[in-house]
Amino acid sequence: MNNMKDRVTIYEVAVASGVSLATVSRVINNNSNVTEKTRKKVEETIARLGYKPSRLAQALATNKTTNIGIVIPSANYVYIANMLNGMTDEAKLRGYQLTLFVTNKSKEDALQVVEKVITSHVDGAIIFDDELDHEDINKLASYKIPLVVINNSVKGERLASINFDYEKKIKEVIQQYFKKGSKKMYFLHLHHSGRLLERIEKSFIDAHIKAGKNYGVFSIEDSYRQTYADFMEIFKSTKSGYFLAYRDSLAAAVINAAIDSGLRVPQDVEVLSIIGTKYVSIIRPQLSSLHLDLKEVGSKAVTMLSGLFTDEQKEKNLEFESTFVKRASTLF
Amino acid sequence: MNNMKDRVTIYEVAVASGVSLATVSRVINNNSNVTEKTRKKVEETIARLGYKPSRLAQALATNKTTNIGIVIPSANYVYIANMLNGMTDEAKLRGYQLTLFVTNKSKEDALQVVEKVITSHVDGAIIFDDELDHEDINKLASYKIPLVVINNSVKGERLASINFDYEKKIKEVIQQYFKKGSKKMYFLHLHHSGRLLERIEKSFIDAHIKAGKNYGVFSIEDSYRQTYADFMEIFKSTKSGYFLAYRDSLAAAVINAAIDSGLRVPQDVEVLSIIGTKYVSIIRPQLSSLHLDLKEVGSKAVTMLSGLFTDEQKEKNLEFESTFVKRASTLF
DNA sequence: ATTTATAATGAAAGTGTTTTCATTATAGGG
DNA sequence: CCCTATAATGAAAACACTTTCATTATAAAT
Repeated sequence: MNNMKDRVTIYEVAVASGVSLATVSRVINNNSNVTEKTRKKVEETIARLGYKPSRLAQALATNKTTNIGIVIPSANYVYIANMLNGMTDEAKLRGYQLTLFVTNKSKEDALQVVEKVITSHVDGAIIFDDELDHEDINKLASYKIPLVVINNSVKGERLASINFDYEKKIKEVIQQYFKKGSKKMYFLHLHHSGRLLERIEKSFIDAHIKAGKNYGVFSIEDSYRQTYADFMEIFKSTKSGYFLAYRDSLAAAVINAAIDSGLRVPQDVEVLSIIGTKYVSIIRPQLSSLHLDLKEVGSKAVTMLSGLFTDEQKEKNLEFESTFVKRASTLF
Repeated sequence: MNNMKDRVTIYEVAVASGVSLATVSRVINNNSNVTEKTRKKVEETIARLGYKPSRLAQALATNKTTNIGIVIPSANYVYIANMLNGMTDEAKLRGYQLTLFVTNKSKEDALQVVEKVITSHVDGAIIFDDELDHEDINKLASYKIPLVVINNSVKGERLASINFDYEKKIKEVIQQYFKKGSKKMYFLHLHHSGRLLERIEKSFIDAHIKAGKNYGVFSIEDSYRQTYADFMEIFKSTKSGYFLAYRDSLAAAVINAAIDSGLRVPQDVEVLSIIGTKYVSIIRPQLSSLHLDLKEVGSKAVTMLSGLFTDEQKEKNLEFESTFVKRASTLF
């Protein structure tokens, strides 16, 4: 490899085309105050030298990095991957780079992440992580970092929020079920549960209390394998029920355990997956779920953040509506 | 919100603690050439003022960003999410940030991505994307960007590679099958297929030719829904076969279509998923697959890249061995 | 106490841009 | 053809750090 290029700087371009740094900078940034003739000349030498402006230096000079931070618990959840997908698309469209900050569901890591987001000079951040509480978010906000916060009711300057209507929708689903169904409902509480799940659980319990109905809660681990094992036990005694699971994989664990225990789905055991991903229709019987277009959420989050940059953001708060999709894992 | 902080700079810290910029810089960077007394003093005012060094300015001055670029076709594939997971963990351990570059399986986007990686001043990049060809990778390399390239045989300075042994393993699986099984084998070729898949396909065909066996190839779209629909058609005439699918979701489409067509899995239809993710055991019957620890791949990729930074990288090339895991979707 | 070696500090240049402001060139109007 | 308004250009400061090199302070050795 002998064609190793040392990064060519704006200075070299200026010299090579016999103009000043300022002029080169102007043509890079499409500033109109430059003659067509010199523009051509400069552009030609830019092409010839293979000059590419350093985004680092630009960022330092303009205080804009075109980087946005994405704070998530992990890249490994399918529903988060869906969101990321929407984000990367929209970000590409708008010329932003995405840099990832994962908290690993640990409060300690979350604090580190807050520091890193601050020192990273991102232009803004999207936060979809229950590990960050109001204090953390306010800290970020106090550094004037525009924020889009998902499923966490924080308010403030240059801070937009997106919320899912799962709580409301779960209540509706339950109330509908009370009219037609008769099984006892169980909520699958995660050991390491987040605010959203807790709010959904509260909603679940409220609906039951209000209707004077009996309900159950199982506290499980966020793992298919463990949940499957747990339910193989549970189904030795419990022979029917309507189970609300947070994720596809957990719902699938219940379904598979039920079937492997000789129970019928949905006749004996009904299962609802709250956050449905594409696996709802791959798993058999197909999973009834609350459908929400996560990709759209991701893309919308980037759009809103972009709006915060320019202050042209009108809707500071967006609620995404989920729809109940009945498939084969529930009767109604 | 009245506690809006304007970013405090190293200069203010210097003035406030009565020392020079250089000294403050030294304490930030744990340079030993500073008295315990002044260090304490400076650290105290850093804490008091809430000073955080600007990574941007540091990057410009040191020519190190602590950012590494991740080039992938999309964040939305489960196996890529798995890898990302390993990368984020290892990156956090080593103090790197990950910035995402997605090509969306488009050559045009891939060219853009190459430009962006160059101008982004990442310290290095990990490339797991068939859209980038040798030329693209050499271009990146020519800008002296250390690279870890996954499943793409490129060689060069500061360029390490990771390869999966799928080709070899598929050949073995097929040869084993010839000994015991009797079904005709079909390869599921993706319309928009990448180099890795093509190499696997070649391996599949070679094994058949060598053994003088008959085989089939179906060209499908990379979509569960479409593949399911296609196979509902196919199974009207084809009543048995051994199908090799690239992903879980595609394999599941074949299985579900087979079952919905009244065929038995694995008695009539056998299915092997090449890139197995956690869904192999959720789908029923459970999918036989080639298992590879993608998370480990991700973490190893970061480790190797980090090694390239310091030249202490010995193994420039790493082959990951997959293991055939027989589950319920195949007979052997 | 004096010299010498060494450790701690500071001044200033360097990193690659943008941007303001002053200056020079150009075009239009008389 | 000259004057003026405006457009094009350049010089230099700013962005927030690191790092080299020179200088000063400190400790060890005599």
